[in-house]
Amino acid sequence: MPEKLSHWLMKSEPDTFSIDDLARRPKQIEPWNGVRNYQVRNMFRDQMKRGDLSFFYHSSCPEPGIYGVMKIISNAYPDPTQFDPKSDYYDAGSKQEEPRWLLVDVQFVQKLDKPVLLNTLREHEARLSGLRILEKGTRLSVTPVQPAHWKYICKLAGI
DNA sequence: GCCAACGTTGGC
DNA sequence: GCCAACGTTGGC
Repeated sequence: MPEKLSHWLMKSEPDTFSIDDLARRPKQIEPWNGVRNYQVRNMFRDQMKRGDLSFFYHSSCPEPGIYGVMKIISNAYPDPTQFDPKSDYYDAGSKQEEPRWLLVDVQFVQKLDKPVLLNTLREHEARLSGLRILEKGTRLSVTPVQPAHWKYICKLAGI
């Protein structure tokens, strides 16, 4: 029996990496590197699986919100940037034999014709109660999305 | 193991 | 640029 898919929301600052950047990548694939948070690392490791779907959320920008959909196309594996002294994400404390940080590969699925902005999500709080992004102080760059919330947001997005 | 100080995130 | 909220660090 096929394992059930999970749904996610992954944030990125569009100045750093946007949904359009993902769409322009070769094969529209990108390693989601640079995550340096243990909770997210554990979600990558324990919960996220190849085949899962994720919203692409733009944060720290004039109109924060969901701008697209992508697919998780790998299970978690060590993030090579942690071993690269030239990388912003270099972690001198991480050992090759015992990598501290993981990543997954993602692939572009679609860009939304009209983004579902954070404002809009808030307007639908009643139907989206429990959505992590709406909870005060949630700074995790990756959060799970319940199937019912996923469906509802897709409806808001017109997909 | 506690907790103060510091750094980061991210909306506004 | 402000600042609330949270995570991490490090002295004890």
